[in-house]
Amino acid sequence: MTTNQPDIRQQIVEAAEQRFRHYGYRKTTMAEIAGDLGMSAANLYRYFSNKEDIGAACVECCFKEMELILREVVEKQGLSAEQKLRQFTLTNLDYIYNEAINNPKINELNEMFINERAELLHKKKQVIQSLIAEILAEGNRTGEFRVDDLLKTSESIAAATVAFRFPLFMTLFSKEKFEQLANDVIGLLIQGLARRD
Amino acid sequence: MTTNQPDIRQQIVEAAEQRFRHYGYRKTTMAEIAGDLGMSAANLYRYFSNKEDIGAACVECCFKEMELILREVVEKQGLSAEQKLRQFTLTNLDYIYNEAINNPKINELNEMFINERAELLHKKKQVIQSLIAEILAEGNRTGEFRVDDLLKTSESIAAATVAFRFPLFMTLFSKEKFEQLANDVIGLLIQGLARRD
DNA sequence: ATAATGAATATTCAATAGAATATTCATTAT
DNA sequence: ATAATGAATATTCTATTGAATATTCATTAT
Repeated sequence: MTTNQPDIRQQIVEAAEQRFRHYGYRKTTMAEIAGDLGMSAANLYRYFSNKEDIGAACVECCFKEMELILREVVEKQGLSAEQKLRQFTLTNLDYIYNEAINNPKINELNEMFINERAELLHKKKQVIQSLIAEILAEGNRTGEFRVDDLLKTSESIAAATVAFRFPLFMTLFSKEKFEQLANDVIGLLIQGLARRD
Repeated sequence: MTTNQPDIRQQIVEAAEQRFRHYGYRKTTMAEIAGDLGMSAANLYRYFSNKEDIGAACVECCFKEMELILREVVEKQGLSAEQKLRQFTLTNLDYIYNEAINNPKINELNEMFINERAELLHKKKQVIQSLIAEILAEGNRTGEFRVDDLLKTSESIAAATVAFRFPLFMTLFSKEKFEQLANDVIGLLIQGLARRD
């Protein structure tokens, strides 16, 4: 890996993703990925230092797609901060749920790399957290919320909603039940338990 | 498996747990478990229908131990409901964290069976939830909380604190950081985000 | 120079066979 | 009867080895 042409790197990731989606990570060979792009397997090593790194790049790429969709929610006009927080969580849940069903191979790839590479889990967490922070900041601006420590609070919300972002828990309930639960958790985070008089 | 002498069943589970703790589930043989109790391997099948069921019984047994410790917190005198909710979550986190470090083999056993047997995950969830419900009910009695739907709310709190009960996430932070985070999440659940005037 | 390759080497995968272990069962002991 | 066993059978691990694949590198192309 001596070069850095982002264009070719991106092409490689896309070709690999297609293969991974259909046949899975293990059943896909470097030769196949290279073949799809009309190059030799050896040449892939000019752009990635090994197959694992291509896998990890795919995982990041998949996550970026989800990030785009979530960002749309954050930037949507005409929603209150509370509505955004709800929709953010539900959109996230929906995406994970559908991905797990429609793209099991990609889902497996994701789980594989997230269990190995802590930095991926961390990066994901950071992005989610900063999107939540944006929603909170807006809530503060509109007077809906009164959050003093944005960073701390967004981290807490990210932690409290982690169940809705992890396939592992998806087996516990139906999607509808899960959506209900997500809604309830958001409600609690917004209103709290404490008595108000 | 034709008999039901709980005494011998319990002895088997305990002998198995010792073996599993030292050598792991796979490296432990039925003959060894039986040998430790001075019986033949064949005789184990009078009490359990197979090795997996012994493993599952161990997992349940481990969980019951944790349940006892958590129940102590719930029943402790002189703590407010809020304090109990905090201590409950922190005790839980602590227990999982230490278990993961001090008994990796048992931890592995737990993860193994929880990924396979949904009913174990479900049972665990139920117990946690009902303990939380007890805390909430007390909060209602003392006027600290005003929770109308105990079941729904305890389910929400269980979901919101799941990160502090799963070894997977333990890699993300140090124990101290995690405790801080747990504290913050509980704070949010109690106070909520919404502006109060 | 950078980009790419084919051939050489290192590593991983898959099939197999033999050993170890789980499970069953006919029989014995209490 | 229930409890337990040893021996028989079924299943699951564990090496092993050849094949497939990943990775390196010396060389060629641009």
